[in-house]
Amino acid sequence: MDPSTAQVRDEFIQLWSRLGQFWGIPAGTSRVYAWLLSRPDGAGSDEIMTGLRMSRGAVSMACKELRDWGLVLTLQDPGERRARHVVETDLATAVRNIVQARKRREWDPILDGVRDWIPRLAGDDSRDAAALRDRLESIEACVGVADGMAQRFLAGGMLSDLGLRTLTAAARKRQRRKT
Amino acid sequence: MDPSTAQVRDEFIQLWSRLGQFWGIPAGTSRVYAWLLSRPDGAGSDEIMTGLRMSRGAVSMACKELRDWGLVLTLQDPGERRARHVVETDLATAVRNIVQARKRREWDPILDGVRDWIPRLAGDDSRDAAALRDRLESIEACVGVADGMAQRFLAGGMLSDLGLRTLTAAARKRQRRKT
DNA sequence: ATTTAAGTTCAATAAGTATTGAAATTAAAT
DNA sequence: ATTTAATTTCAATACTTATTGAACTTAAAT
Repeated sequence: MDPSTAQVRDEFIQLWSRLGQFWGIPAGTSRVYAWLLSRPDGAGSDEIMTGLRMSRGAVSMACKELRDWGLVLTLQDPGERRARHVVETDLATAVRNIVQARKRREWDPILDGVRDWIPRLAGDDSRDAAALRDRLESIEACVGVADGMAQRFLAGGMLSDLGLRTLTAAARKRQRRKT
Repeated sequence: MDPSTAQVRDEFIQLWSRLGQFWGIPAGTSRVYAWLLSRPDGAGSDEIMTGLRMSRGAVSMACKELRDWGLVLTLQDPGERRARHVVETDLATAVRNIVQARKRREWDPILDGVRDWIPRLAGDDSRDAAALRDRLESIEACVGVADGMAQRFLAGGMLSDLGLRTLTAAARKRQRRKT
């Protein structure tokens, strides 16, 4: 590989894993993802191991995590022993997967909790209870709006809604170039 | 405090700190934030210490972090020795602060990186370089759209744009009740 | 000016996570 | 059926990150 390309790839991997930590993503997982993004046709576990100098187990774990997020597909080519890990290249799908996973893990428990708690505060007319109730109501409203947006998005119509035409246009351009 | 209210508060604090971890927020910081949300007029450091059984240092750190996010204000009442930590109750402001902080920490470095890297790949016409370039371009488009949305939001007009009328209506309702 | 009551910082330590490496599992090839 | 190659799992370990507690700083009260 052209050394300057390799340099770009390395910087990209490093930034990507640093930013991943803000989202609670383990460094190794982000590194595998960034490294796979730099490969045209995905890679087998061994290549990832040597490419990133990680143990077999760590690679296996990272790929499992990425599969859970819907960002990587692990394909078994027929008549082929080793699996190929490839990134989900359709960006709209990748974003949808992330939104869906985060919604399930993060917002749904809040909404469930808040809707359970607010009625339980009804009997208490102290200032403390009133403050807590008010703020739980704010959270419910806020998360409820986010949830509605997420659901509309997941239902499929939102890319264009939000001016993501730019994005889909770029994807089409890329597609044309490929053919 | 009504024991059932205290129970709700404790469950809330626990869930909030668990979810905060998904966002890379230290458990102690989330706990302090949730606890402050349950207080009508904020609290001094000592109250937080005893309320959450944390050390003075940990409370100081957590409050500093929350200040950095713009979620808590630490007020010095005149002629008063101890500071009062109060939550930013205007939800629109709180959300704006979070968006702004995350944009600065997370998206801006990506955009900077990508815009630096893509030209540096121009000289290399290998398949690998092409794959990396394509995917960096996708990321640029995607983050660029998000960035545009964030900037519009920060400029102030977006609450209504996105159907957050629900939210602002709830805030107004709360405001009326208070007066 | 001194004392006292807070708040902040930071080195040491505790707690929590990720990574390793080896054992167990799965499945293709002979 | 046995061997071989690859993957997954998991207990032990390494590493990272948060918390503590004591020293330091700041500022109000006497």
